[in-house]
Amino acid sequence: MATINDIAEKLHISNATVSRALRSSGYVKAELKEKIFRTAEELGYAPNPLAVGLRTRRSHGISIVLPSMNNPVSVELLENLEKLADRNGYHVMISTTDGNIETERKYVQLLDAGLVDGTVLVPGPRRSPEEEYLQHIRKRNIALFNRDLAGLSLDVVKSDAVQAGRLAMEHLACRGYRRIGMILPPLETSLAQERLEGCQEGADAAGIRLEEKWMLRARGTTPAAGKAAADELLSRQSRPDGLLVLDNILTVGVLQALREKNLSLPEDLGLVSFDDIVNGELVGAGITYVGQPMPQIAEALFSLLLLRMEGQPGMARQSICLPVRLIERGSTRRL
Amino acid sequence: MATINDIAEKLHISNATVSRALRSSGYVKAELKEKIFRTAEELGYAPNPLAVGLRTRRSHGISIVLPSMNNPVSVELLENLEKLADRNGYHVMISTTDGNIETERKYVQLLDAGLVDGTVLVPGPRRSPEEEYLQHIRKRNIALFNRDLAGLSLDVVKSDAVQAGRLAMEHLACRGYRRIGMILPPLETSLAQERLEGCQEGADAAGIRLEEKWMLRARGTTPAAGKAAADELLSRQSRPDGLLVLDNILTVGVLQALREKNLSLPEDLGLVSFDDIVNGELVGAGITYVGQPMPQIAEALFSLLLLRMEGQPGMARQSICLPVRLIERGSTRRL
DNA sequence: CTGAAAGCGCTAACAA
DNA sequence: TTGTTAGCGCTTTCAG
Repeated sequence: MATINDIAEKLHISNATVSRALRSSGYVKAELKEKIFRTAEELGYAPNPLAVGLRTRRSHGISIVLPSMNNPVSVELLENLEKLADRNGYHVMISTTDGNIETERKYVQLLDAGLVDGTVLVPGPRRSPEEEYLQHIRKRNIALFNRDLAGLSLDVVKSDAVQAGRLAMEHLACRGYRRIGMILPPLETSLAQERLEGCQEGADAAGIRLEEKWMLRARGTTPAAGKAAADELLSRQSRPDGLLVLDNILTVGVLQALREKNLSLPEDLGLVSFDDIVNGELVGAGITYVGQPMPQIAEALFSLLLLRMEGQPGMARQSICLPVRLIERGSTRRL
Repeated sequence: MATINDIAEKLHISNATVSRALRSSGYVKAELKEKIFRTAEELGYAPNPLAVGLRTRRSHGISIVLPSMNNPVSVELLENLEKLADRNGYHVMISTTDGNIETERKYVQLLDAGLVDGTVLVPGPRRSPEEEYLQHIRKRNIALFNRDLAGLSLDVVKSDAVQAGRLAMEHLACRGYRRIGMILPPLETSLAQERLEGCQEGADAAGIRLEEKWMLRARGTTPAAGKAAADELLSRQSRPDGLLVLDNILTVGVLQALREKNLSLPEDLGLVSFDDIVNGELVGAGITYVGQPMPQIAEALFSLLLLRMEGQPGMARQSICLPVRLIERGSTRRL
């Protein structure tokens, strides 16, 4: 590749002048400037991002670090962030951690290493506070999605998980469901806990008593785990008439279970999923769900990052919470 | 961040020695080496990838450039590649082009700029040969997925699209379907063309005549386009009894159309999709499809790239074609 | 308005 | 076995 030195040499000028011209920083005579641009074109010049980055300490890259991409929500996040990044002159690095905190740390550290200028992080579950490596990351250009990590002073953008729980429960309640069952993910994340909290609030408000025996905790966040939980719940003699599934990946498994047992929605059971499943409108009569505003979430995450990367330093930590919406489809009965 | 110079200074040795020790290249006394590692640890040293890259011309990054992520096949590709990359010490940059060739060029050029060492490219449609920028890319560490770009001498990994067509058609034929309809994507890519070719072969072999009137070209590769095409096809007085949908995104739209028209699979129509749709097993009686071996494809793509990036130069261009499989679910009738 | 020079952090000849 | 030196490509004072 041609370098600015090649251009300088060819034009018998100094590389400093070339640099100034190409970046329109500092003075350089219009005439010369044009000549420089022409030869740059001729030689097929493109700046070396590594050199620029080394010198300026800005890489114009962001990274997205998340547990996995097997969730449509993650993919949507990714898609939206990528578009925003591109539009703002940033490229994006992506890394999946599979819930492994060591991997997570490895990639978040690339921030300090200078490979990227900012990071959108969806933290995996923490087993103990000691594992928390984030406090040792110097560069604080990190925005978290949907997880609150206490006392870390990082920007957070989340959707209102408590509201989501309330909405879902209210919906079941006002559709006449009274015996409510729940399939829960492992409650390791604040997200899951808040959803549950919201459900409880909603139940209280509607005068519904949630039976412990109908609240099943899945062993993991996989379709298989969801199916296992649903299998158990649905093989009981006494069954709920409405079901809340607090994680869309679990929902997939629950639907498999229902299909095997020849139960249909909403005839045999009402169901509300937290987050949509892909093609949810095509499954049975359509899956009713509480959905997050992913484009807005991505926008908020990126703006915060951008402020940290390009704005004033010392900006106070921000926490943004966006409202969710219940999308009614056919898995709950109509009024 | 601490640098090797900080370590060198603290230990009153030269940075070269530190470098050698840390990278275990060249000689350095075991004792000293250990001391170096200890202080590196103490100081929280991490190498600056930009500096390393600038010096060595190796970034240890690959990029994945594709039209979009709204296809589960793309996402699977991404997931698999990311795992392979991580396992081999590479990080991955992702960019979606939205079919825009300028964007595509911009990101592929990062190869020459040195930001990444290799690129997996899913080219968008080309309107004319003049737009073909790829010949001007100097660094040939590019592996294409499922698109053959003639005369470019780039590695290609594809699944056998012709076989896919044959399999799908044979399946319909041997299930007794005779009046075969097809929903086609715009035939801008070799992939679509080869699938169609395979269908024709399969039809010939089975003694089925494909009626032009039942072959509809969708205007785009979106669910909406698929729905529109299906709407038109299915509102005819004379209808096919078996339907081949040559693109899974179109399949989603076709299924919407069927649902609106209250047609069910396989009672009213047999359907085979090219590539699965997400949660395809949950839609109706399940969607029968011809699927690509994405993990193997990703592996092949990454190995080729790795050979180019780390192996001997001058390796001849490779073209790998992997077999597809038909997965029978419920959208075609059983024997 | 332009150039000389220093240096970002690291590696790699070469010398000692 | 270690150090010296040069330089990857670029930006940025500082002088002129």
